[in-house]
Amino acid sequence: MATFQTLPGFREFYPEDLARRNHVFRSWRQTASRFGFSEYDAPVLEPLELYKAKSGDEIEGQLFSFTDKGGREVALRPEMTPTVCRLVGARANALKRPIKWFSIAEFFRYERMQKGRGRCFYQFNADIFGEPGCEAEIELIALLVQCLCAFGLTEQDFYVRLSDRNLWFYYLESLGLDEPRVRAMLSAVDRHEKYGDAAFEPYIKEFGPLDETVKSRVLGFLGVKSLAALEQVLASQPDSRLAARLADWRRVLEALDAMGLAGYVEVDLGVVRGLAYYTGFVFEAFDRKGDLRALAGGGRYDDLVQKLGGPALPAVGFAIGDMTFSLLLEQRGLMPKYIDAPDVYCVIGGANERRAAYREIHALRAAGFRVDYPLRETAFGKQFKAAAESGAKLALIFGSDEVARGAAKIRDLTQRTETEVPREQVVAHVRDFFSAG
RNA sequence: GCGGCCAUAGCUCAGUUGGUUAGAGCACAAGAUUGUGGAUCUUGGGGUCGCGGGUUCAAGUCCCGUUGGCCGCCCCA
Repeated sequence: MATFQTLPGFREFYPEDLARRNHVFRSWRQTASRFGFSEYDAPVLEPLELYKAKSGDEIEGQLFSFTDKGGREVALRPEMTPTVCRLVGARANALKRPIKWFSIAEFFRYERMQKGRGRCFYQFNADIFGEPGCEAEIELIALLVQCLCAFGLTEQDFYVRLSDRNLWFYYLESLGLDEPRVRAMLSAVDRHEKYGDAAFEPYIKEFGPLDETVKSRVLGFLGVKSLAALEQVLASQPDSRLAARLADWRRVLEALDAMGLAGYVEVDLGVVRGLAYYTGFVFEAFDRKGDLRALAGGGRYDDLVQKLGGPALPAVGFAIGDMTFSLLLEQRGLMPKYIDAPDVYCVIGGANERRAAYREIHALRAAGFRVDYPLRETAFGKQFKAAAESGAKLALIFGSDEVARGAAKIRDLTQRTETEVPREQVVAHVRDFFSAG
């Protein structure tokens, strides 16, 4: 038994685990790149103040924070948003618009562990800066959906719930609530799904009994699950700001429908996300079966860049966490078995054949193929077994007969067929095999 | 920060009212096997029974503490 343990909530990645992680990251990276997003990275350790400025002093309890040897208060990053706001804010005037950035990075939160949540985790973050129009939301929601679909997940597996804090704000103001009451009410709306009417208790405690008309209006609004229902509720509420928001909603939903993504997106005003800094559309992705925590979440945060010391710059972003997402892939059987499989596994007779095989092994590797072979002399039966277990598509056989003829056999391990080719043609044959798919 | 359950081999677990030298399957390794597939058989390596203390003639087993894990609450950027 090892004397030292990993710190609670931290993870170690043995090769198989890292292969799975890399598989996920590779796909996210490729998808983001196809959507025209550029990758960035930044320090893991940041001034504690960066997070306090965004989230308030209470946040410190959830951080890995300490004082460094220079007396600086620092924290391991618990999220990317403040960091990316600083990066963008610092060069806002020099960056080409639109600013479409993404990152894949590790984060740390001092929290109790639970299913799908640890003290360290990775997130894919994607953000668009400088675009006030809802085309930014369209682009990001499409990216979010494709980041999940790229693994074979479908609309049977997950969906994105779309809501709008602006709409809520305007609606509650039209009901006569002032800003402190609106904020308290949004908090109640956020908790209503879980606690029912008990979610209003904090509001009642702070502001007194809840007007029944207001309550029924809020419950009605909270139950809106479609554009048609939204239009109907707002029809009785003439307000120019609400009408403008409704036009944005139509644009977003029409665009996503045009992309063929309508089946992934559901209007759901019951989602508001607790975070006070969101200023417009907010969205969260969930497992359809619903036994996992949220897969991803995001929204518009138009004031945050300025609040963190940058220029006024509208922004929208979302993040996907690796833990819940990997759980979902495993549950759906979508995590491939062979990720690090070689293309070619060599079967080698004896010392003489090994000397001959080295040339082709290296030539294939130099040509870009993943090639493996046994380091020690091993019985043929075992080598074929090892070849099959490795997940290789081809076995390259160097027996004494073949080597004597200046040839090698290429065995298709799936079809169980073999062809003998002159050794100088091995690379070309392997290339043909893989380019033919 | 709070509550419930749990801890025996790399993994999944068995282990009798407390009783001799702690077991199985899987995995790993060697052989059967000197040229063709995830098989079979044989054999092998692997354990401070999480850690510390207590009760006892005797503790993997009972008690206390501690550390870690799972699940839930709070929180979830």
